[in-house]
Amino acid sequence: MAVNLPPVYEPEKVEDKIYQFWLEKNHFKAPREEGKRTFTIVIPPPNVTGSLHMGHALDNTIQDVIIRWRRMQGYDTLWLPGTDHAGIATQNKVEEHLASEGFSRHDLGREKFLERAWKWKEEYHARILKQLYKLGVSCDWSRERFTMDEGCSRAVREVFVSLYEQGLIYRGDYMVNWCPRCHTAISDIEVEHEEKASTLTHVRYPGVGWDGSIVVATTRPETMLGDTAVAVHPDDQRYQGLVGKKVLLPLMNREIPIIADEYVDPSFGSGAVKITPAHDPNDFEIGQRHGLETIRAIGNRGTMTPEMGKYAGMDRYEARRQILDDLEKLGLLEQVDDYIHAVGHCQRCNTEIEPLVSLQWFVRMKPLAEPAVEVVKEGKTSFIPERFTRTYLNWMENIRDWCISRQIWWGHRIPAWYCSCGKVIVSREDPAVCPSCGQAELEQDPDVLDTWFSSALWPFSTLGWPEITADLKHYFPTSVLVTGYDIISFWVARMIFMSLAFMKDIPFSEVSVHGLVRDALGRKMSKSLGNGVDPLEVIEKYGADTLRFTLITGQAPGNDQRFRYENVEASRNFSNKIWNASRYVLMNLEEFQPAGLPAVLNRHDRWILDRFNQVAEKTTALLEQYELGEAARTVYDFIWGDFCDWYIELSKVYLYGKDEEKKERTKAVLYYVLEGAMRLLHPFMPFISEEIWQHLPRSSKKDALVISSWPEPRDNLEDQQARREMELVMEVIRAIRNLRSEIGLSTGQKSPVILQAPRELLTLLRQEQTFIEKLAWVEQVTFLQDVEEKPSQALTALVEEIEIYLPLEGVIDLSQEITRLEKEMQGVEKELTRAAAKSANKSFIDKAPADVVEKERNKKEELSAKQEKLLARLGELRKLGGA
RNA sequence: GGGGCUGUAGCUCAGGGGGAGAGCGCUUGACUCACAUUCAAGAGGUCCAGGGUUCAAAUCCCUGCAGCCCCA
Repeated sequence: MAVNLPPVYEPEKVEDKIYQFWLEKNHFKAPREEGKRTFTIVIPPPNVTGSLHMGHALDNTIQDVIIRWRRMQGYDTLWLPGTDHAGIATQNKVEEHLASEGFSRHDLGREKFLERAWKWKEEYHARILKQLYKLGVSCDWSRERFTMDEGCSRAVREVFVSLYEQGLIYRGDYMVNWCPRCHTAISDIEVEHEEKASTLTHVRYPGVGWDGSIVVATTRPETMLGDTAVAVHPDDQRYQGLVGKKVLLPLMNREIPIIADEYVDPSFGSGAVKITPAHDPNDFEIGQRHGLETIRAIGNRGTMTPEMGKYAGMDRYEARRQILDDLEKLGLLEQVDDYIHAVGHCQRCNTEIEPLVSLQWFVRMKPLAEPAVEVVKEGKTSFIPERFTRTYLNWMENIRDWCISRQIWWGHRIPAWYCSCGKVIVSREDPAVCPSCGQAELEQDPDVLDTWFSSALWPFSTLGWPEITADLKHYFPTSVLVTGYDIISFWVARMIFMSLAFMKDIPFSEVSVHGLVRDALGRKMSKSLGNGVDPLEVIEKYGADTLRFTLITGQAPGNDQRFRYENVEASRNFSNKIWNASRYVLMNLEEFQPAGLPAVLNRHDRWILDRFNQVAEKTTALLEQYELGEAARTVYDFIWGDFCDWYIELSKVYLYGKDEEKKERTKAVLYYVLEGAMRLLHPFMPFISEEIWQHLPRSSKKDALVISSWPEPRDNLEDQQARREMELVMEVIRAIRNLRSEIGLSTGQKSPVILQAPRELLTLLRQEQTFIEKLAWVEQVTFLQDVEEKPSQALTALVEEIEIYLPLEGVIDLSQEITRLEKEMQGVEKELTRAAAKSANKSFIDKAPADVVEKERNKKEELSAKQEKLLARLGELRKLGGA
């Protein structure tokens, strides 16, 4: 094979080509073979709002690593891709876009607006797909879905109607979180609470028909216009006689009752609170209990309602200022204190949300939540890391009804029709006439469903449900869901209860939870901060493999990570290292035909094969535990540390030598290990590994690495003796290098070395002599038996029972060498003291496991031998006239 | 108010009941025929503090301090 690879890896020349190759060969397509063990992942569908961010890159890389690994392991693997219509988010984007052209959605009308939204969807969907291709994800594109495609929409409709029929969906006037900017209700979890410096305003409400007044405290004085009561605690002595009496609501001059309710905290403020059922969730409940009137002071646009007299039409913040002003003038403003309280903000647009009462659709959660709690408690579905189980249960066990209607246009329209006769029709098919009065003029509910309603069905709607398709039967339940901890309650929880309700089964058996990708300073990446890093930019500059490897190694399960270019460069360097190691192997593999491993192998051959075997085993075990970062590091250490730094260097001795048989042997091992390493690397760095694999001589019938088999540990590769012996040889080499650098010898300056050791070890060292010479840059190796005379003018090092001397007549500074050895001696003595004390401790010997005790004894003996040798050496040097 | 996470080398972070790890940065030397996106050597840490469990704690438990997150 003619090898003409550039010395620097150029991912841009490789990645697109390889991806096209995989697509053309259909390697990502799930085969759906009956009887074969399956492994399924459904993608957390990215929003069609914009482009992918670093969090997507991480989430999809993790999934791809798992999927590629399982595919190689021989599972019937399906990774089902798709996108989410992202109701409010997308609608906002489209509206923004329209605004830039000077339109509002109302100018366009519903139908035209939806056309624009679909166009937007097409555009961004295409962009997202391109980005996913760039990342290298191995999804089965033939099964791609969209939350608003025909099938998913049918599933949504089926679920809505079915839940309605079971009485689990209802419509009612309830307190919702209203976003005055998005102009829609949003669910509780779409509200983000933020602590803000605010004020606590104390207002005096004069009594009616009794002397005196009551002071109430509020953080939102503007809502007082909608007050319909003042509440006190029933046991509060201060207000005993007042309950049942009335006060005059200032500014509105409305008489409102004083009521008693347990909810009131007597120690807060004056112990009396104003009750605004229309604008506070707690007040709403009190209002319900006491049959209070609900008066809306603030309307849907965040302005005061027409009924609010002089304040009508004012913005809520402006009204607040005006009201404070007016109260001041009336002398009813008691005091204003600084106060910090949590203010709800819209997750989508960060506008302060307005709690208000309106007519909405809800899902009754209690009956649905109970089985969803059970399956997790029973471990049928488990979270990794385990601690996220608590997050899930905490939410599920304290669940409130889910507000699912949204006052927007982009989404699944609620399948409810209203007839003028008062009949509400909820139906799987669009009704032609009212079943009650026969009238044909029916009005469909204008609202659409919460985006998460369709996402909740994702694991089964994408597989064909409500039809019982072959895919659904074969691939459901899915194996693992990979997602960030930030959407456990939004999404994971809802998929679980929906799946239990409609599939009578869990949607996935494991949830692998990852953290957020933050910026280099640890801040959340956000548009407003402008600190986001575009994954595509990184891919263009460094390649997808590099980005993937950076994200995977930077990740510990469930923990956040920081995105830093230093780490990107480290990964880039690694891919270059891989490239060059492969270049070296390929350059030496001309006319090589793989024919298995030779029967005769050298010690270092057996060592690297043993290492490879260990690494394959460890990597597999780590992947099984979803420890992807650790797994990637294991492969990294093997390729760079063992294969490149040691084996390749050792291989040069034979490869550049004359012995043809040894040459062939070395080639076979180089090939075996590199090919295997590419397989281990493939899930993490699919492009470079495939590219290299394609250059390698073929030893399997498979035409691509992506579908080749995962390395399984093999007993016949295990070789503990080679492991032990090579480690010793490597220690000796390191020790010699160390001594050489002590006196500033460069690698070009060869030096003689004297090795003294017991006979067996001497034999080992003799066998490895040429390798020691090459790797430690020495030229004359003298072997001495124990008894022979030691060199005087020399540096000394000890590796177990091996004494290493670097003879340097005249060069060596005796007193400096003595100081160095004394320092080493101190370290040895310190360790020895500890080891000796431990070995002598009776309770340690009695209670610690035998192998630990044994290990400790060996350590002690080794150290004490070392101490003896150092002592002897020091004695000699001192006698020679040192200090 | 409830729940959770984090605190390890100058920086970013792995690890985790029995001899402190990586990458980057730093110091020194080398363009050695795969690679200077490299190679070799080195310096650098009461593993936040205190208490408990244990033969043994950086690791498990409790308390505290500091920072962060989620929920109400």
